Amino acid sequence: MTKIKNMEEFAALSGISRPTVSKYFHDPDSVRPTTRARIEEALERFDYRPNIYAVNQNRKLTKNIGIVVPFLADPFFAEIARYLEQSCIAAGYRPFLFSAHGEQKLENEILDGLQSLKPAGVLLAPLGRISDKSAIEKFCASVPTVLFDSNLDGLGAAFIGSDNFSFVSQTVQYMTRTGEPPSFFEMRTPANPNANKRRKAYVEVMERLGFEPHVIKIEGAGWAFEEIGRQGALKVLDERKLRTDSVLCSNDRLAIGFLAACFEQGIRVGRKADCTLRVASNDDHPFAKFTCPSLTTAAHDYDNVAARSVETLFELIENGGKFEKRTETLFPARLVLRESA
Amino acid sequence: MTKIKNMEEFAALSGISRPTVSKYFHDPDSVRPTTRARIEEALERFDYRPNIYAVNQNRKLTKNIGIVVPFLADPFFAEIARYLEQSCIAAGYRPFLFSAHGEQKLENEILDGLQSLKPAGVLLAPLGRISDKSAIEKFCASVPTVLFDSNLDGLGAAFIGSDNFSFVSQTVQYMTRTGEPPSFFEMRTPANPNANKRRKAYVEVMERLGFEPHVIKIEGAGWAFEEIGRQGALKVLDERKLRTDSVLCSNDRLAIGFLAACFEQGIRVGRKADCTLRVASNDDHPFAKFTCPSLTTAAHDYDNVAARSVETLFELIENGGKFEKRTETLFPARLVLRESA
DNA sequence: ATAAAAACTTTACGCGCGTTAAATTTTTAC
DNA sequence: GTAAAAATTTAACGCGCGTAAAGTTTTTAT
Repeated sequence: MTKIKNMEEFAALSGISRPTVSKYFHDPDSVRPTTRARIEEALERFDYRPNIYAVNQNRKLTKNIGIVVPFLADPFFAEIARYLEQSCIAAGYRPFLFSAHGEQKLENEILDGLQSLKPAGVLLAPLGRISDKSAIEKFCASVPTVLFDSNLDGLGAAFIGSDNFSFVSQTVQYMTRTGEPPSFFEMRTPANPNANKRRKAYVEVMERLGFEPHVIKIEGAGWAFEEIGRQGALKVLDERKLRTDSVLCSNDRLAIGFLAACFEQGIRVGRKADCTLRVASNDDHPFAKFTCPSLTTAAHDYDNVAARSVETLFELIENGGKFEKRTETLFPARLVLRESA
Repeated sequence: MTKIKNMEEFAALSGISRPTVSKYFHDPDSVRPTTRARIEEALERFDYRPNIYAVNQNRKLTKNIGIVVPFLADPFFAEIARYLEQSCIAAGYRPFLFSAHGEQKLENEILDGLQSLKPAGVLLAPLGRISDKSAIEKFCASVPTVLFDSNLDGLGAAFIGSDNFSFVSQTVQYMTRTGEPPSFFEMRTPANPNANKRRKAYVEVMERLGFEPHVIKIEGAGWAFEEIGRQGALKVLDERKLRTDSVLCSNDRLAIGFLAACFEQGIRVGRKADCTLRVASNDDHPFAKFTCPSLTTAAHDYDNVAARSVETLFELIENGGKFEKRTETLFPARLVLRESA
């Protein structure tokens, strides 16, 4: 089998002129069926593919799409990334996945490197509070970007995420309806803006229902939420700071730590008769089904968030990288009843 | 601020000739300190960066490195990917992360796409049993590749992973020493070759210790190990197939499911007096600390596996992409005692 | 069958940068 | 201070492909 060096050579071997072959690779449907057949036949025999560097050198718009998440070791983001990747591939794009691993510096470096990739667009779930807003703003100015999961005011051409109010309102109402109104368990300085929205929603819903809100703030920084939740829970349990027999955690990863702490302390969690505590949470983390007891939680509408994110990005790209108006799309949560509350 | 279009323009603005600027970007130390200073000064003022597509078009070897894992939603791989990425960046390379998401088709497509990226090298953790061996072989022939985590006989220039015998031997010996010898709990058709090595190691160690091995094989396909483990455990517990009060799971994700099933059935797991079952496992999954009870397991030497993998890849690259002899490096496990056994 | 439309071929230039050779300048060494 | 060495400049070509213009062939429509 001859080793093909470039399109010139391949064109010769396939008996088609190079410009037509070039056209074919840009869009196979743009050439006559017979020509297409001849090219594809040659393609089978010779295994040639255009040099992507030469291809992208001229085009100002590549077929690359950047996907940036704040913390890939969180299976939530891994799952959503998977969906986003697949959608991009299905649409004929090339996704490149990056994780900021919880660090601002890395997030900036990723955006920096992404620019030279000249992507057609970027799907960005920012770190949140610790994001370098001005760096992101600069980036968004030069690359069509859709934010998802975590909103930063005014940044990006659009935002797609989950409706935090819907999450908390459902969990609070459920717990109240079936028992005591819950306390709210969260980190004092949460990394993610969703956390703040959830606290506010909790307070609002509680007041609306005529109950006094009770927010428990625990210490801890970084992205090791499970351990932070566990330590916080141990402290809270030890100091008997729980005013109610039901707790709503800001997110599932904290709840996983909370449940571990309860188990260690021999506290039975759940809605059965012999249980002394009920714990619910938000997110429907992939592992929430396997906690002990399994975690009652409000589930993200993964599919819709992911699908709408890519849809929006494609619209943005087709629209030349600009929308007239920045839109924010929020999907409601779905309550998932399990054993913990 | 003027918008710089190309190196020509930037060179003019910095007062240095283009070939010298080009040289600088290839290696900043290859130019005189005074020239370097002038370039870097201009760099501050004008924010120019070479067009990577034009740069890579000529070079047969880019600074790209591909990292391919079988299943990124498994935090184990997310963690190791993080380490690999950082090492690559530190060494001046550009890592690109891909996940096969458990699918052979995707793995092949990734390798396909990777080839056109012309990476300097690739770190590949293959799917294992369901990998397309011939596709990987073809890929390795044209791209310097180091396999890690999951070995495929003879493929890639080297393999770095964990010593499965060390894992199982430590867990079996520990359980035997402190109680009954364990049964071995695994999937009937495991996706990963490590699983087979672990079973063999289990049998060997048990026989060496003078005990009769007892392997429990459960049904289930795919990468949803937790659910497979849970279902399998429920079945095993229901049918009372457990011959001993101690169980060694092939891997932590199965164990997570196993523990969830035990909890559901009200079976107390651990080494305390009131416990009827002990469960240990292998991997030290990031969540193993938060299971209920926390999971006794044999930990991968993450750091060494990751560090040696990149080291080996860099050696391979410097060596022109070929080693005289394929090497296999295995790191032993470290027993992590927690509450479950 | 014939004209118009569509697709293709030929030719040629440009993209941004790597790289080389020869000429020139700067630095180093004694 | 001078010669040799090292670095830089100038000029020019090539990489693989996109793309445009002009001419030719094939297809479509009547």
